[in-house]
Amino acid sequence: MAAKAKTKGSAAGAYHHGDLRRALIDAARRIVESEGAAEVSLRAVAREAGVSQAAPYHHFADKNALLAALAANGFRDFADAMRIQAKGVSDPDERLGALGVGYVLYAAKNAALFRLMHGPSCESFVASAEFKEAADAGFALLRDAVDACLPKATRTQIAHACAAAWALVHGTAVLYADGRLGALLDTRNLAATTRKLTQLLDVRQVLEQ
Amino acid sequence: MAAKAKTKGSAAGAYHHGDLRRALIDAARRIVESEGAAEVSLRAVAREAGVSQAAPYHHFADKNALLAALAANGFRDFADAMRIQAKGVSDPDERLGALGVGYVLYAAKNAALFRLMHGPSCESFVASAEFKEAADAGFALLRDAVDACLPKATRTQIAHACAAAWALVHGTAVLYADGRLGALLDTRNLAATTRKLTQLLDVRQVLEQ
DNA sequence: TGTACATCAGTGAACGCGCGTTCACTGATGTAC
DNA sequence: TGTACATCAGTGAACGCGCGTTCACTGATGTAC
Repeated sequence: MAAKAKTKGSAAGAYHHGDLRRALIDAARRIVESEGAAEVSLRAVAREAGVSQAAPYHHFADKNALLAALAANGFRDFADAMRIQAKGVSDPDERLGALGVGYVLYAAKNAALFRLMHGPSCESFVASAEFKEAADAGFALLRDAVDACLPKATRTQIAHACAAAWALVHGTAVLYADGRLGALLDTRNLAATTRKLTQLLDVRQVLEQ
Repeated sequence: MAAKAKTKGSAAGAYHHGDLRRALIDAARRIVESEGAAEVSLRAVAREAGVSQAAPYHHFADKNALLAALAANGFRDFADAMRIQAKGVSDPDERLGALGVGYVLYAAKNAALFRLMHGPSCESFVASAEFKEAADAGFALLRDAVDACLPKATRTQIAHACAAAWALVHGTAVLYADGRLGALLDTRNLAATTRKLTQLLDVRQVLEQ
């Protein structure tokens, strides 16, 4: 649909845009990354997309809906990034490590968006199905990997191992994005650093608890 | 100074407040916790403190300065909370665990403030000496505890162990505050849960790297 | 102890701004006949 | 193939709002004499 319309819409000065919804999300993303989440206003997004300030209302009910779509989009990209990082890695421990690296690298490369995805502005649309589904996909990757590492563990043990792995990797991502990790150690090779940190976590220890 | 002036100032309808600076920070804190960081405007803070909207300018250069003071204040309380949690615990591992629990419990009890302390609004005043000092104090507690656990480690190894401990505990705090940890496992006894998660981290493993 | 005065910490009105959202509109598109 | 028309996706002007900040002011405080 979008592509078809785009053939006409992409011409300069075209009245109809073709895929404004997508363009607005992209514009919002650009603003988030370059100016910070606080600067994302519906008007600024419209401006960035080269469209009148009322135009977004034909594609989103309100500002929140745009943010929700942006965040959901981010979560999809995020899960993709993790999948790509772990592609072809079948050894359970290696796979868990690779997913962690994907997690942190994505957050590092898209710091402001990552923040928005987990920020308080999200609380209002956590309920939205699109958002929830996208947000859960990334976590499911982690959970399955932890699962594979602990074939004999109970449900509760898996949950704990999962939580620890998630927290470690999430904390690393957040602290790096805030510049605090960089103040503590050399993060020029962030993937290697992440790997070192995650190696300190012994997920199998959960079997002793 | 404050207390002296307060004797008069605390009378209802007093023209001079006595310790408005402190009162404004408290008001801001109340708003952060009850309404969220987005609702903290200088005008709202003045309103909450029962004072005219121009009054804060006698105590803070601008909105940012108030936020910086609020965050610095938060970091001081935060370090205190950790200290109290670890008070009298001298066994290195136990102490590190206790500090972690203090870290997470504080973040859980003051979720919105904790978010603000690490939020993007802080980036603008990380340079401020008061803020930096307060923010570093909490971290120093962690570092010293890790240090005590690893008497034979190199500087780099300590840094890595520190980073991992910090990330794990920070991630736990953030994920809990976002309600995500609660969706994964039972967090009714948050201290116990935190303890379980941190026990999966083997800081001594860093000696093998 | 009393008084003049400088200083401090408030007040209230006003400024300009960007925001979210609504509205009546209009140009472009696609479909029924 | 051509035309009338419904629908869709834009426009631009306007609304009311709360915000950060400034200003001239005034009441309270404390100090010098």
